[in-house]
This record gives sequence, structure tokens and C-alpha cells, in this order.
Amino acid sequence: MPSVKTRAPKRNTYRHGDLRQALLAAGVELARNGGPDAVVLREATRRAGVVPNAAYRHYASRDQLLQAVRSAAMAALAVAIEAELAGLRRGRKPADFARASLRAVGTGYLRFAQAEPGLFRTAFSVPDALQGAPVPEKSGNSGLNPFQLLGAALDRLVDAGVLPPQRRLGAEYLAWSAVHGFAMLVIDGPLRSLSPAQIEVIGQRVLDMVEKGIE
Amino acid sequence: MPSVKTRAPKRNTYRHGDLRQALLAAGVELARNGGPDAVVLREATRRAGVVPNAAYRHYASRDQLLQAVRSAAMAALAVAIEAELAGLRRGRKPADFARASLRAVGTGYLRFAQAEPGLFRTAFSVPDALQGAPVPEKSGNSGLNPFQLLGAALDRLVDAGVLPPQRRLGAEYLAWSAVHGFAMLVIDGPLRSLSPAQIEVIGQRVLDMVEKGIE
DNA sequence: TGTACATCAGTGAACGCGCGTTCACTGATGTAC
DNA sequence: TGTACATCAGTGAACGCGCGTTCACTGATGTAC
Repeated sequence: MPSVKTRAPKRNTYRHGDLRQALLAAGVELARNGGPDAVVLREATRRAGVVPNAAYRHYASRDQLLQAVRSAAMAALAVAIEAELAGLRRGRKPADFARASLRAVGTGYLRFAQAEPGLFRTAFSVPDALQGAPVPEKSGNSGLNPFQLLGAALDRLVDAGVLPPQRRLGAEYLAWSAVHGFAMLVIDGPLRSLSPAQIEVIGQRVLDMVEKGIE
Repeated sequence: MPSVKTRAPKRNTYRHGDLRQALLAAGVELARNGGPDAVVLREATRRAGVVPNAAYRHYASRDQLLQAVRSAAMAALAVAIEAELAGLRRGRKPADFARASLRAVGTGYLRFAQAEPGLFRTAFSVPDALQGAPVPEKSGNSGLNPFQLLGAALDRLVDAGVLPPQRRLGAEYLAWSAVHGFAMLVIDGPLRSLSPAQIEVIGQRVLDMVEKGIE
């Protein structure tokens, strides 16, 4: 692998070259192609044009760097979902808009998983054992994480009278499971040999199932 | 880690001690706690009471051993699903029985994922890049793999008149996605802090969603 | 405005580790005569 | 029934590799006087 020449050192300022940021960027790049295991501290320093132990000025361990990469990946997912939501046209009936919102969340999720499988897998990789803070990760433009974006879409369905309030509680888990499972099977599992067209069609059917199944 | 003493050498016969099987068993044990990355060739040989390179008489590489472990894990999942199916009481209306069959497949899947998360993750880990043979893995007692067991349950729903035939095609993907996603979120993802009781309840709601959503 | 000094980001060298894999070997077993 | 021999599963030793992490250091920068 041509890891040595991939990134020109740059580093025009000697001190205060933002090494922390450079290591994070390198880590994200590694995660992008290769997933969480590919986030190797020494390789990140190599790409930043710096000696390996220099990383320890900014991250206490390789795992801390990975954590930062994970947060960045989760934020990127949130941004992808927000982009899908932003593309919705307004000005139709609230019920339709609410339904479209939920679909947009799911579509953004699936699109991101396919476009950035390495980051997707990294975002959902678990440190070693269980850890604190199950949900509140870094966020995108809206300040909401993917889970919260999904929740907001479901709230909209309730407000529009589409989803009965008594079915709202825990509905995130249902929708999330279906979409997440499809994403995992497609990018990393037995469905990885499906064609993009098939993935698109079945992905939409998964969303159909969610829409019909949670009400 | 007390890896040295975990398994008595046994190996009463010198030649023809079934090292291949012993390595596979050790590999499965490693995968059980630790997932696919824990399937380390040297550790497997250690547990089999044999020198590291002895493994190469039976597996061409560490990856070949991992493949075998993967197949075994998939077969174990099939067995778990079959056990759930075998527990169904017969002698009720075909429609009810068919619905119960689909539920049993899902329940077995989720139970296995929780009881053996390491094996579950191993079963669905992908070698390196894409590979052939997306579905046909080793099977359990019935000779069917998990995917085929799911398909059979769906066929039963069609036969019983519950699921319209035109909705049958590709329905595996929908049900599978929902259940698989929930399993992944619970064992390895943001839902891992849920209590067993919550997991049980939400798991059943996921199955409710599938049942309602695929028809 | 000029000098002395403390700070601390990045250096250089080294560590121990466990991994997968290779090579030439040995010696118990099964088989042929 | 007994002996010679081929087989080949497991041995012993070694390899190169890249990893995370440690230690004592250095020298450009910002600050105080």
C-alpha cells in the first residue's frame, strides 16, 4: 500500500500545526476504507507527517483516537440524513410530509451506509465491552444525532395524526432495527452481492414495511 | 489471560488425533467469546496442544480456519432456529401456525444472537472483500440454513392464505433486515445497554412490525 | 526594544509483544513383500 | 509372521512484520521583565 506518499506532510507551521485535527482526519480516512480496525495510530501519524509517539500529545491512546473517529463518523451519518430531509418539498398535507420525513431519514441512513460503508461500520463499532453514553454522539448541522432525527420524524407522524400516540413509545427501535439490519446485510453480510438496483428497490420495501408495521 | 491451561491436550492418539476437528472446536470457542478477530491461529493450536505450524496440515491459512468457524457458527444459528420451531405446538389453524412459525424463526434468531453474540457476529462477518456463495452455508439438523428456514416459514404463510403470493417475493429480506438489525443494535450497538426484559419486549414488537408490515 | 527564560509540541530511539507463515526435520504408523 | 519401506502428521527453530507505548530529549515559540 502506498501509505507513505498518500499525504504530503504540509505542516508549514512547526508548532501549532493542528496535529490533533490532522490525526483525526487521517483516522477518518483510514476508517473510510477499512472500518474501525483500520484506524491504526502509527499509520495516522505517518499520514500526518509526524513521528508515532507525537500522537500522545493529543490522544491518550489509540482507543481515544478511535473514539474521536467514531464520533466523526456518527456526525457524518447525521449530516447525510439531514441532507435527505432538506431535500423534501414542503407545502403538502402534514400527514404526507410526516411520512416523507420518516422515509427521508431511512433513505439517508441507507444511502450513507452504501456510500461510506467503512465509516458506517465504524460509527456502530463498540469500543471493547459496554461503555457509557449509548446514544448522545456528536451531531451534524441540526445538532441532532441520527437517533434523534429519527425520533423527530416519528413525532411529526404523531402530530400529523398518522401514528397513534400510544404507538410512539419505542417506535424508534422498530424503524431503526429494520433499516439498520438491511444496511448491515447489504454492506457487510450475505446481501452484499445484490445489485445497486436491487438494493434500491428492497430498501424502499423495507421502508414500506416500517411505515405499515409501526402504525 | 489463562489461555495456556484452558484446554488439556488430550491427544491420546499421536497420529490421527483429529487435529482438524480440535482446531475447529478451539476456533469456535475463540469466536464464542471475542468474535471473528479472536480466531487466532496460534491460540487455536495452543488449545489443541500442538505446535503452531501443525495447523497448516489441515488449513491452508488462518483465513481458511476462520471460514470453517464461520460455517459452524451459521450452523449453530440454524440449530437454534430449528429448536424454536420444534417447540411449536401443532394442531391449530394453519394461519395461526404459519404466523407462529415466522415468529419462531425470528425469536430463535434473536435468542441466539443474545446467547452467543460472538458466534453471531462471526457468522455474519465477511472475509475481506466480497466473496462467492452469499447464502448457502452449512446447515443444522433440517439441512436448511437460517435463510432457508425463514423462507420456509414465509411459504407457510402463503399456503395458509395469510400472505398474498405477490408479496412473497423478497419478503425474506424484509423480515431478515428487521430482526438482524435489532440483534446487531442490541449485541454490538447503541442498544446494548437495554435490560433483558426490554430486549424481550422490543424484540417481540419488532416481530409484530414484520408480521404487520410484510402483508 | 531587547534579553532571559519557561513551556510543551514534536523527536529519536527503543521495548516487548504476538502474530502468520516458512523451512528442514523426525518418528510413529500402515502397507508391501 | 516378520522385515523394509514409504507416508505424512506433527516438531523445532526461526523469519519479518507492524503494532502500541515508554523514555529522555530538543528546540521553536510566547511571555515577563
